[in-house]
Amino acid sequence: MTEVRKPGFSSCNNATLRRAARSLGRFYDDALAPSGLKGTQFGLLFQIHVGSEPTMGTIAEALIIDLSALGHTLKPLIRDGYVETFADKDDRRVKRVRLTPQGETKLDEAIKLWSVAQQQFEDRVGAEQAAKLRAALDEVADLNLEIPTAAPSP
Amino acid sequence: MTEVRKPGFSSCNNATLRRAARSLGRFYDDALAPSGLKGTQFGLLFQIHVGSEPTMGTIAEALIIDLSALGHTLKPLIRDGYVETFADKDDRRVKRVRLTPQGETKLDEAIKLWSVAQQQFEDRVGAEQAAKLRAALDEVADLNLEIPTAAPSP
DNA sequence: TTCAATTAGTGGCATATGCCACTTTCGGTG
DNA sequence: CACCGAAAGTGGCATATGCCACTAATTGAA
Repeated sequence: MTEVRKPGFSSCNNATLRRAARSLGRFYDDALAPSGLKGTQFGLLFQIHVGSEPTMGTIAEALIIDLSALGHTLKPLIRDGYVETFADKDDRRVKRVRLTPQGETKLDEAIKLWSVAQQQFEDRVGAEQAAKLRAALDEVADLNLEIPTAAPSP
Repeated sequence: MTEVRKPGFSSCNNATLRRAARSLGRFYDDALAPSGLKGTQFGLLFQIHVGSEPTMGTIAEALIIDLSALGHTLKPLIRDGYVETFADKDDRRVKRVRLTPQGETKLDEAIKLWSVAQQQFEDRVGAEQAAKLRAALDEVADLNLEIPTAAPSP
């Protein structure tokens, strides 16, 4: 049979996901542009905002982002005065994070801009559909997939 | 009801998408690690492979990636000898891309690794479900959303 | 043919993410 | 209490992406 040998690139779940992320990312970034924040920064500020002075580790786990990557991403936000960190009272290894007053203000400003993009997206795909997509994505994100280690009998 | 009130950060389509992308990205990256390629590079090599000596612009459009970003991403692949570029015969502004023999070899090697991850993913979520998710993501990616320009009546 | 407008890429700069090696703290043990 | 191994971050290095300004090559008038 003259079957297609190459497994259609578009069949790669990872590539498809990244492609969509780039596309949607630019849309949200454009919407947030007036605030000077990127979509990622907005999401991070929000996460910090809803948390109770969360620790780096807590945030990293919630967003499924590498701890060191979180540290890097946090830097510009600290530099711009939106976020501040402080050592945990009981465990000095732990660093807690919180928004500064300016951070809260900036977040409020950004939420207004975000809403426009969010609304427009939902208008296009339907709130119902959007919710389903998010649920599916959360499910994927929480699959906790792992490549079987080649190492067998130690 | 003591329901969680948070306007759920998780309601942000963009944040949810990125989170899933980070999660799945690491999985595929781990699978491809033995080849020395990242998921993104694999996808790019594949895209070049299936194209007919595509131009930078063509690839960028297909993957919905910024043209300059594509150029940056291509550099390590060129440096490592997997990809080469050459000027188009009819339009010297256009640069075409193709895999080198080593590139083809590396791609074949990577496809084997990729298959393991891909298969495992589909086993977990179901091939049917995975296909639906990809379709939904492609739909989102191709929405061509735009933030209404503030500029009104010129 | 000559020149303005358009098209395709490049290079610089900045953020986004990851992995790895290393440092500082803790917690548990002998 | 001294010591070892785990836990939480940090810094360095590399790739992933974007935007903007700028260059080179084309195209479409005038």
